[in-house]
Amino acid sequence: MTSESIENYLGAMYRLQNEAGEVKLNQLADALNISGPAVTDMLKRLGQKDLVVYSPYKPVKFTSLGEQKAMQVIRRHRIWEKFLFEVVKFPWEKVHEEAERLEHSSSDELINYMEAMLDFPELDPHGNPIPSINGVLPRQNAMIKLADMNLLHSGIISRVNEHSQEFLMYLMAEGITLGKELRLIERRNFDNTLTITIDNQEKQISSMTAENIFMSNISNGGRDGKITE
Amino acid sequence: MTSESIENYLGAMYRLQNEAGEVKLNQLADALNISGPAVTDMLKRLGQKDLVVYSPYKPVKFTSLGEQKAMQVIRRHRIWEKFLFEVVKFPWEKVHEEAERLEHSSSDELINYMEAMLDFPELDPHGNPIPSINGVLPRQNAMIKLADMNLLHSGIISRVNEHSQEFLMYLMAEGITLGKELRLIERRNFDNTLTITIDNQEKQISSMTAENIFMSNISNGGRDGKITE
DNA sequence: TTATAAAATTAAGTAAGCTTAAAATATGAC
DNA sequence: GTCATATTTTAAGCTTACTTAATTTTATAA
Ligand SMILES: [Mn+2]
Ligand SMILES: [Mn+2]
Ligand SMILES: [Mn+2]
Ligand SMILES: [Mn+2]
Repeated sequence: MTSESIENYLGAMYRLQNEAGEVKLNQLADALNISGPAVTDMLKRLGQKDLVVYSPYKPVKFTSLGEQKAMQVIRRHRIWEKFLFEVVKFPWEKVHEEAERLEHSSSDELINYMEAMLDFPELDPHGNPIPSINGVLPRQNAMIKLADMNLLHSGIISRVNEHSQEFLMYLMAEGITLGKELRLIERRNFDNTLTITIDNQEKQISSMTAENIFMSNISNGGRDGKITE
Repeated sequence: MTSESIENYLGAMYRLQNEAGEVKLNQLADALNISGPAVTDMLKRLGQKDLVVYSPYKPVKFTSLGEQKAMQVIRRHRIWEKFLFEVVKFPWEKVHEEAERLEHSSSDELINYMEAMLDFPELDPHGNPIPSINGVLPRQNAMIKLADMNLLHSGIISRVNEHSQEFLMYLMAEGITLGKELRLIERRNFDNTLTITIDNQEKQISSMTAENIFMSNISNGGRDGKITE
């Protein structure tokens, strides 16, 4: 009914939807690393299966059936990531890639077993929320991009929005990991490079990096614990 | 390089090779639940990839490359089965089906992680040997089919050769599980139905069932521990 | 050995999911 | 509003992995 390819389209659509609010075919092609015509082609087919609403030259939308299916793909992906990380002790930077394939090859029953074994986790190892079996997302803390944080504010690193091995290994090497506190010291004007402190060390962070790190529990100045976001 | 479909051909070929000594296209079609022409078609392609030696109207054979690849598929399958059974506590009768898909979707690195976590098991939950990372099978106890056992001999149930849920659930319901001792009491002549004792109970076993159960540590009569097979 | 049955192949066709090249449409800078 | 650019679609074609129907080859048994 839904092939591996279709599931990847649905998953990518879901992520784009979440980031950009709408899904342009171009971005889909980019995310899936395939040509534009292939995307048009597939979306027409997804339209026929009532998974998306496709009309020419317009951003594509989920039907409610499609959104449900997408949620299930996301759920399987994130439970696999959590499972590989917590149970198998597979390296943090590699679980995404592995889950990208396993998400298509496991029964719902197996996913539910793993979820129970993990005691129904709310977050995957990158800080993304895990939909329940009914497709409901757990309530999340308010978050803002590190790139958008105000000067001299601090917060907790809570999510990364890019799962490439290279990026994640860079973060680990720099000690920029989930759960740590981080304070924004300075923003260089012409290229938005940030200076931060983490573990009492100053570090420079490129704007691209800062675009992919999300912070929660923002507090102004860091003198007290007042939460402003 | 090797698609899911190709891997299933290689896996099925391996099993047939092991059971029957040679692989007829017909049997492959049967095992994979596809038509004869599809098998001919694929085997020609596998020939071009130097995975098998194909010549028309003859049983097909592995090349050494093909055998290696098949071994790796078998290895992934059996490690998954063992992992699901031991770690996830997934039901015995369902691990085969799940592994049949997962075997195509996991990196070698993940397989090796799971294998280490399981402390390098030699057998999967159905009693099949697990090839090492180098494709070497562990030494196995001598086994014979329950169907071929001599009257009044007993032995240990050590392997089942059919992994369908229906069959495995039947065995569990009857208490016929790996590791138990079983003695052959009687063989009815006209249909080879067997009478056995297991757990001090008499049971009737169809010949088809007996064809799919393998015994080790055969001892004659059961009076003493002398091993004859 | 010859008829019959079983096994395998050839032929023709299909659907999914891709590709590149060319054409159409939309966007957005001035 | 026009024009250049970016986005999307159409067109044509390819590979993989299947199907059924018809034919050929091999195996078996009287
Ligand atoms: Mn991921
Ligand atoms: Mn995927
Ligand atoms: Mn199995
Ligand atoms: Mn398989």
